[in-house]
Amino acid sequence: MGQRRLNIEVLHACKSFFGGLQVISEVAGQYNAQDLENEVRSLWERADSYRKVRELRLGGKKFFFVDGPPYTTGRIHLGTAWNKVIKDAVLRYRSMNGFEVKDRAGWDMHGLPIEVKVEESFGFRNKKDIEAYGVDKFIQRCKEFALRQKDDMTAQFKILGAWMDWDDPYMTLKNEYLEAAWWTLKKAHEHNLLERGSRVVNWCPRCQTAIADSEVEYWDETDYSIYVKFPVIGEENTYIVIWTTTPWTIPANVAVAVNPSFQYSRVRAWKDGKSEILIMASELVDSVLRTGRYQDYELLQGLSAKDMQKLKYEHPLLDLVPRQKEIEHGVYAADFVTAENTGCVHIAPGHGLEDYELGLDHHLEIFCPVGGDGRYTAEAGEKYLGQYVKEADSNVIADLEERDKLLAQGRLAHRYGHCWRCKTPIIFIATSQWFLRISDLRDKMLDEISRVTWYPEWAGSARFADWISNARDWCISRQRYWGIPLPIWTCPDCGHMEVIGTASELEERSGKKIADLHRPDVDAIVLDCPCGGKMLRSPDVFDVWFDSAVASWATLRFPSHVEEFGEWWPADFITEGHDQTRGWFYSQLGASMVSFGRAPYKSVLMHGFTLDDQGRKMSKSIGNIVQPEEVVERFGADILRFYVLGANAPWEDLHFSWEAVENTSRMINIFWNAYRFALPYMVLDNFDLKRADLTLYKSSLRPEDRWILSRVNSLAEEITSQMEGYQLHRIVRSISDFILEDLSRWYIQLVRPRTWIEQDDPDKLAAYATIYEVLTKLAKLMAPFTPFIAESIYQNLVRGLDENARPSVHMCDWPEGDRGLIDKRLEESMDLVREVSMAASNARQKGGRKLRWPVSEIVIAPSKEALDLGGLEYVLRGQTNSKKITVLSPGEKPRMDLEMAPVHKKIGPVYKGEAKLVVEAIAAAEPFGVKADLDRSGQTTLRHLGREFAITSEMVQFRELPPENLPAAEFSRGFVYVDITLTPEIEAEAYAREIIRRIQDMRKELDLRVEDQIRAVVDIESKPILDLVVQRKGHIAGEVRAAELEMGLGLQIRGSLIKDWDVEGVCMHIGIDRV
RNA sequence: GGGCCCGUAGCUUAGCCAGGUUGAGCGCACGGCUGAUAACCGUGAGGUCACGCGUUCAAAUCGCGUCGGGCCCA
Repeated sequence: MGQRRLNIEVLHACKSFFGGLQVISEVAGQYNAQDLENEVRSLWERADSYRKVRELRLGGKKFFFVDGPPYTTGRIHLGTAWNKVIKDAVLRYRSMNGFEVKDRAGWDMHGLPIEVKVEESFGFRNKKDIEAYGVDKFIQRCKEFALRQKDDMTAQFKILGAWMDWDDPYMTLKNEYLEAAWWTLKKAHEHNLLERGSRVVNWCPRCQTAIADSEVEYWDETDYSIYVKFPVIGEENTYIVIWTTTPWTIPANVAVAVNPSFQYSRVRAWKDGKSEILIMASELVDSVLRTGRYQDYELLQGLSAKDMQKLKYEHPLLDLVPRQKEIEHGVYAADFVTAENTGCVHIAPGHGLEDYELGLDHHLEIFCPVGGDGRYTAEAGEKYLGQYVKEADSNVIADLEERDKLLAQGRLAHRYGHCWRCKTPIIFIATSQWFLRISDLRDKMLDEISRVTWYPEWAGSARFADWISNARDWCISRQRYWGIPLPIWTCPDCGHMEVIGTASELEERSGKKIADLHRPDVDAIVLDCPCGGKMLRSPDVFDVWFDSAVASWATLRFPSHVEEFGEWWPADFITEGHDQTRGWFYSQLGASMVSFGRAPYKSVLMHGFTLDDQGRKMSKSIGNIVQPEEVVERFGADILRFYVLGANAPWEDLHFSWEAVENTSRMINIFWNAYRFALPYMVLDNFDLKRADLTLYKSSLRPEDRWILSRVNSLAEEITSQMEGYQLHRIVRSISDFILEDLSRWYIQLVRPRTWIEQDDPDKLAAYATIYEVLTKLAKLMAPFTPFIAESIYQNLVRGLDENARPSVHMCDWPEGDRGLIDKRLEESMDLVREVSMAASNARQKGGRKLRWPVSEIVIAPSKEALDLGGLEYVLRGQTNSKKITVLSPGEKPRMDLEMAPVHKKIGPVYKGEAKLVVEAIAAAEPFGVKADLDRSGQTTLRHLGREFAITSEMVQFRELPPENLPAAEFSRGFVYVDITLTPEIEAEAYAREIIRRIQDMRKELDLRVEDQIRAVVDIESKPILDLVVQRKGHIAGEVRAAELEMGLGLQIRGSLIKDWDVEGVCMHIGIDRV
């Protein structure tokens, strides 16, 4: 215990050495996050704290949290770190509030990203390579890859102190999880929401699969922009003009769309002496002809949209695409046609969403001469067969030009979609896919989300509602390998279809048992069809978004465990970033509506993105990525947590700033210093459990003790109510303010002298007990947010004294604010005292009197309301280092200096030649006396050089001035004046303090312990100062713990440390020695 | 083009839902403190609260519009 600087590890060892005696320990001088967090982590591991905390709350009210599963990329980033920190803070808080929390961590492990990674590792370029390698082996690689990544990421999350069930997470690749998806699809089928449909989908020609809208990434790309002439049948030299940016879709053109409300024109246009007749929207004629470099034109006829619809035209590449000869090409009305380009829209139902829908409406041929590899099929004709569509653009253009069907061509930058994974430009092609008919459920979904509590409110009512209003059917099939196989079996003979809901059902139905439900084993299973034929599995896998969509029941092991589902579902709380509006918030809702007809969550906190300090996305190409572990290494997990929680409101984007992290670190360091401040004294005084009992000191508590107790309980109330609305940033702010303002800058300053009292004074013990109570309560309040430092403090203060206390701070009950200890009036009074104190130090600065020098009086002059310091006057006296506090009545001012000036204009006429003397007399007179006389009788008599002069009120004018020795400063309720007049006593005290301060500094330099005694010699090179200070020799000796103290003039200085000091211009030589 | 969010000091931001003198931290300058001390405190300079119009006795805050940024969609 004698060691002053001990690291925590040693301290824990010390405790057992003391046997039954329970003591608290001093702690390391500097806050060292690395050591502290490592120590706490190993404590948690040794004691299996996480399990114990969860066990403690078994049987409590249930809190069902569902972890939005991060994709197993292998590395967490700042955003995922923030996400888990929010989750952890909420879970710890709920647990402390007595809830039994469900907290299975989750992992999203299927899908293209991993397939692509594995493909890359083998140098595969397409699906053929995978098939050649063997689907079973490929799946195995994907699985291993995902599991390895999961383990890496688990370790990274643990570093952050995120407490979830990491030992038993839900994994989308587990059979039990696959079953949850199967079961859900079966439900969809039962509810008639599953359908096989030919539809135009986003297609990645490299991955050769459909991809969801949410998997399409848009950015600007330069494409062709062409105007094409479609020859009108039965009219010589007449063309409908269309425009497109995808020339490769022209071979698939089957129609033209026009807007039913537009006017169209037939014009004769001239170029280079030749003319032709063109048809387009009237208001666009000028711009189209300009683009086509026509020299002149003549309007022949106006056409209504109705007229337009009577036109038939011939495909411009009729000779190249044989199928086109069989297709009739007409004009149709469509609202989506805008007044841009030509007002006539090229329709290829096989290559566009709107085109497709228009095609369905009018029973047009869904012509799609492009295969899954993005190359033209034989249907496109011999010339195009095998060409990759994006590369075919220029060929199509050349062919059009050759046939004189090209009106103009150019280039255009526009947003184009790309595969989110491999960045290949997507194409639209018509394929046969499986769909969930989500669009049927739109209204019900809107209804459901209005019942969900959203943080912030607009995340649901505005953002999510908007997304749902545009909900389209969900294409759930993918033509890939690493995913949940669709449990759909169909009979190629009769078309009979069955959806299998569980593994056992499949076993029953097929008589075969398979260990792993993934491809390719499941592909081999063939079912008997009632028609006598054989049913085959639809070879697709699920869209990976469907995996996580079923998380809320899969995490409860439903459908294999029905009971748990009944007890827990739906989720009480989920939280994810705002990108999940179209992602997990949505996919979960969709799947849940299909299965259960209701939302799978009761409340949702939508959080922001992590951007760099300029508000830009973190990306490899900009090089602005910040790794969470880098922050942890430099500052610690608690600092990272506190920073991300407090940087801004959770639902706003976080602009990461190292500087702000450093600030957070500084704040926590101050907290650490505040925590360790009293420990050495408490240790010296054998502070123990008995003495920690605050109720023993009721009568000894000072007002400032009651104040800080009130404050910490108010803080508890604040945090509790802020937590209700997940105002995490405000919680961090409240805690920081308490630590900095109330605890460090104020209470500890006030309490400091009491810790120096040597004997067992109740005043000191009350201070200890107060500090103890505040720190232990604060540790609990901070536990959800900074779990490591909270645990460390709890272990030392609480467990250090009482081995029967709960083993971890995280097992403690959440401290509600104790109303009985909250005294708002006292808090207000203290606010006032602090304000006055600050104003006083401001005034001191103006008057050039530093705090170490006492002042005789502080005068508070309130401007309006009377001030009541509420018994805290002595606090103010102490903090302002003043002898006396005077509070004036409202409006009253302290006695001002009075400046009296002669009014020459009035004196001259009366005294003529003697006026000069009168002016001198006035200058010499005492203004207060003169003013008193004049106020009383309107006149007075001044004596000067033996003469007497009668003075009237009008001969002088007065001006009030603040006296030089009374500098003032303003505060919210008036002015504060500080009387800095020096007296011998004040000077004596001031110099004594100067000397004490120097000797303390030297003690520090010698690294003496608090209780060490010294021998000191002080030589003062000024007799008057020496005389002043000598009277206070005993006081000085006591303050610096000097067994011997010599003070004098011309003394010989000795000691192990000797220093010369300049104290306010006086030279002092001081030597000290340890006794 | 549409939906949602954001724009406050050089930087990071609080305040906005519930209208009533814009508050902090960093940085800068000056001063102070000193057994929490490789810390800490005070003072000062620094704001058209993006811009415009409106509602109101009163707008950073509410409404409409414009500009800029983010997310999502078309």
